[in-house]
Amino acid sequence: MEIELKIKLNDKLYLKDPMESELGRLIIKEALPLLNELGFEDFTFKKLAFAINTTEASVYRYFENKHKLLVYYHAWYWSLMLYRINFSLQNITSTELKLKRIIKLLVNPAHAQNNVQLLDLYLLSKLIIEEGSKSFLTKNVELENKDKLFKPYKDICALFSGLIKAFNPKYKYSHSLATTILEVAHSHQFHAHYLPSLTDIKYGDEKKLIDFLNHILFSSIK
Amino acid sequence: MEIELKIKLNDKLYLKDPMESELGRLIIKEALPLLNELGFEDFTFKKLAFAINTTEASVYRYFENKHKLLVYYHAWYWSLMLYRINFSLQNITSTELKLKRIIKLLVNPAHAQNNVQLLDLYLLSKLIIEEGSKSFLTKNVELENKDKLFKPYKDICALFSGLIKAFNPKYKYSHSLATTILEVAHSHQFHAHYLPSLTDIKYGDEKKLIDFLNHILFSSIK
DNA sequence: TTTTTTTAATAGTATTACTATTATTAATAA
DNA sequence: TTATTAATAATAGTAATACTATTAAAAAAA
Repeated sequence: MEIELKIKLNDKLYLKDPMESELGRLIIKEALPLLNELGFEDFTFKKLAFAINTTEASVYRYFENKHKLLVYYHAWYWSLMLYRINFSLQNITSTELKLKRIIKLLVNPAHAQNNVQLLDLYLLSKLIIEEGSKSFLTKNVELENKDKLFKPYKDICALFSGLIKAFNPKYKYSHSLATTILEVAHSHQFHAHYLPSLTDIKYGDEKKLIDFLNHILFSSIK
Repeated sequence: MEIELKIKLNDKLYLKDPMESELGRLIIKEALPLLNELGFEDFTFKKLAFAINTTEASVYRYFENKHKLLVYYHAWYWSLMLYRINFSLQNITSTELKLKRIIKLLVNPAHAQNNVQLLDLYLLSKLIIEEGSKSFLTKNVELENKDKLFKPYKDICALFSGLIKAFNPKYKYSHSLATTILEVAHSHQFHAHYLPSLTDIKYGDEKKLIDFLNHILFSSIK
């Protein structure tokens, strides 16, 4: 017997659920490396269609536009992260240890189980690090937020924030600090790679980034 | 006698210096409210040209594309910020006070002197908060970084980092922490406005944001 | 087997992101 | 002052992008 992890995503992310058809799954599978290769700006549905031997119009039947496709990956990534966080927190009682575990997962999501379902987790995490914030940095934030498209990300923030509160009930900035940790975990991987003078962390030095995140977190709440 | 503050920007930001002609200055002046109104994605040179009664091709004589125009504003913003930081730090000897002053300026750049030159500082700061990170979140980061297009931002990071080192010479993460403060100063204004559940700071509550930034900074380095 | 429904391809359009060329204006030299 | 040259901007395009309406084919249901 095989157990398959299936993530159910908000149906406002797509026009037609890509998980429910062969072509849909092919789109999800092949758009990821193409997005990584070309970057969000140069990526088009036409190029994707060519890569998977279908037509542009067929891709448009699944996703309203490429922005929605990015938000889809964003939701997927953070949903998976939440699942893995919950998994990794099983049977741990120490709040401090829980917080540390989450930080480790945030920095190194591809560790342990490598490929989940049809997606390469390394590519997914790379995409979210490099393009993820474009999911909400648009004039549609408010509308898309109302449609709960960012719920997975916000759920993780809420979980983290709750643990901070549990660690130090008097702490005033639990949500802000949680978001800060989430953001910095990604932005400093980007900086380390492309704008190294902005950080002390060397590209690929996950240990040091984890140390830095633990340090700003626990300096603040202890 | 009047003293005019003129910021000299890296000439790789443009094809033809917009400050050197009437049309160029008009482009810089009117693109700012239009970018804010439409957002970066929906903004086009054609719409801008229409707004200032010229042609698309004329705009293209000044800027290679709209991305370079955004990077131009980015460089302008951080150059101006650096100037104002240096100004505001005059005659202050306490490193702690210096750091606090910078944080105040980062959160509230439009305070005190309102309109600088032909640009509305409120709109400029809003643009950089909402679209600024798109300046470097592209496949061209490395090339544009080589051309020193992000130098003003990196200079501020270096200045801040130096003050952290002065405050606590043993501190290992001065660059990372400096960048973190810079990023959070902006991102949490965005969150407060559009994704309020991600932060404890209410939109417009600059005092609280300043307090949070001071708190994570000094908890870490004290 | 026929009908209905689902799915995908064809063939478009309006807009975007540019560029080559021409016209106009301004500056300089004869 | 006029002619020449240089700087600047407008005209008129093109290729690519971001879609959509319609038709065709395949699958499912009656």
